Amino acid sequence: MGITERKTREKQALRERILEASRRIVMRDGFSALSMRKIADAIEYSPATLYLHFDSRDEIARTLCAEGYAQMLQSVAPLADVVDPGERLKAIGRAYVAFGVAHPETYRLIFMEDPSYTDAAFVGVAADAESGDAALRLMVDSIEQMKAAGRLPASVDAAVWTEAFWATLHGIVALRLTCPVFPHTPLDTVVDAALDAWFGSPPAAEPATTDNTAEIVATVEANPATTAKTAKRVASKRAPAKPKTAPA
Amino acid sequence: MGITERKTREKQALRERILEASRRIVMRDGFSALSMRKIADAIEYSPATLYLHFDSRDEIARTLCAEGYAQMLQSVAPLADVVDPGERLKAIGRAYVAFGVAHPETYRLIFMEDPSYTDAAFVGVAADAESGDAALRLMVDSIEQMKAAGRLPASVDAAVWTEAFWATLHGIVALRLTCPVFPHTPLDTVVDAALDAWFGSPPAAEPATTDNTAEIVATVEANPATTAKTAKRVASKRAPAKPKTAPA
DNA sequence: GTCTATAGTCAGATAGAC
DNA sequence: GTCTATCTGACTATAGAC
Repeated sequence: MGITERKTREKQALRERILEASRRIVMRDGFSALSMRKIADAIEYSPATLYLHFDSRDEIARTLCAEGYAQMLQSVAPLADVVDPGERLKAIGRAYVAFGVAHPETYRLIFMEDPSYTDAAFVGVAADAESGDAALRLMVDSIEQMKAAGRLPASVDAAVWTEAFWATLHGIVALRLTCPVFPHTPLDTVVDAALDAWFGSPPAAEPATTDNTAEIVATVEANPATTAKTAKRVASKRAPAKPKTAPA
Repeated sequence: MGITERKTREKQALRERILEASRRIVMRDGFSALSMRKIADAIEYSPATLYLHFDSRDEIARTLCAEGYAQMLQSVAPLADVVDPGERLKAIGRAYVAFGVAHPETYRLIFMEDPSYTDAAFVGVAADAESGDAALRLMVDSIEQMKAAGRLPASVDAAVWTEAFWATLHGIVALRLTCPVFPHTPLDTVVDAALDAWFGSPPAAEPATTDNTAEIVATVEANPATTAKTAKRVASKRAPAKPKTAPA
């Protein structure tokens, strides 16, 4: 039945055009400006036609959420291949923040608008509630590995740390999107500061491929008062950000 | 002129009733549900009367922002008296989060709705731009003190850390308000995890005051596979951030 | 000062013609 | 399937009577 197939294909195509236009409107004018009328105008159809493809404006929004979240997972999932758990966590954090600022309105829609949209994003990405949390599980596992390697205190609860670390990433994105209080600190600088605070600088961050244990020991010994946790931070070789004047 | 005084007093009283009703509506139904009609209904006046006290709905919102922010500063300011800078930062963090979850809609209005409302909060609290950032300055100074005491690496940029730390607090509050993804981790537990990650555990919680250089060395040697090259290459897959501020 | 009445806009969603 | 036309209801803000 080639005719029905063509029909369904055409129907799918229009559905996609609706979503595409919606994405563009959300990106450009924000979610609150997403109206059925505007979408209809954009695709040059009447508003009534939209209701043949979506039950309501809300369903369109939920679809956008699911798509956006799936896209974010795609940028995070490959980072499971990063060998070092600390670097893996940092890579995830950077990818997460990068996605948020690259797709501000999508991010806002998923995580800052309404809890039901967050649910829609997770549900849309997978039928079972568990697999939607693949990114979470990856973070929990990475933190467990760091604990096992003695790079985090044994008292750390991986699930709790995951939540708190995610909150940090979310906060960085959210502040950028809605609250430009701080003057002009580059985003990467802030992200690096947070990542270092959470997981310390990697020992391997040295350009030298040789063993640099001696240098780390020397650094630690130069600060005998610091505890193990802070000592790891002292080992940071990250170029110190040029001190700026206090925020205005 | 007792008569004019009484008049202005009555005018002030009505103004306060308007704000009070607005606060209640924002708290109960959210900011988007704050309309001139609803406010008028709540105080049993006509909508037109509101315009004798406020130019617009937006001015009411901005006033709420300024009031809310001033209230938050009041709960943070006394913490300047905490002697230990680390404990001071933690106390500020706890107070900040506590305010956010105690006044969710106010918090949302100030920090999560629109940048102009954030500005209104800061401007409303003080005429000059500097003093509105008293809380920020307190945090910057505290971090500087920790650096001076050797409890944070000298490479730390206090302004950057303040921004990143604030982002963490903001993220914790924001996730609680709009994104109940994580099941049932108590708020305090998450906050404590974040505070510990940023500023270390208090001396009481870290019984081992002895030198633990050996442990760190062991950690480094336990991960010989993660050389600089591999770790950095894999980790640098992240997409470049394309910042785009959210439209008003 | 306060009101009624209303202008003017924008929504989401639907009925029924074609 | 798609349209036009319309319903219903929200909103901000104002004009003018009292």
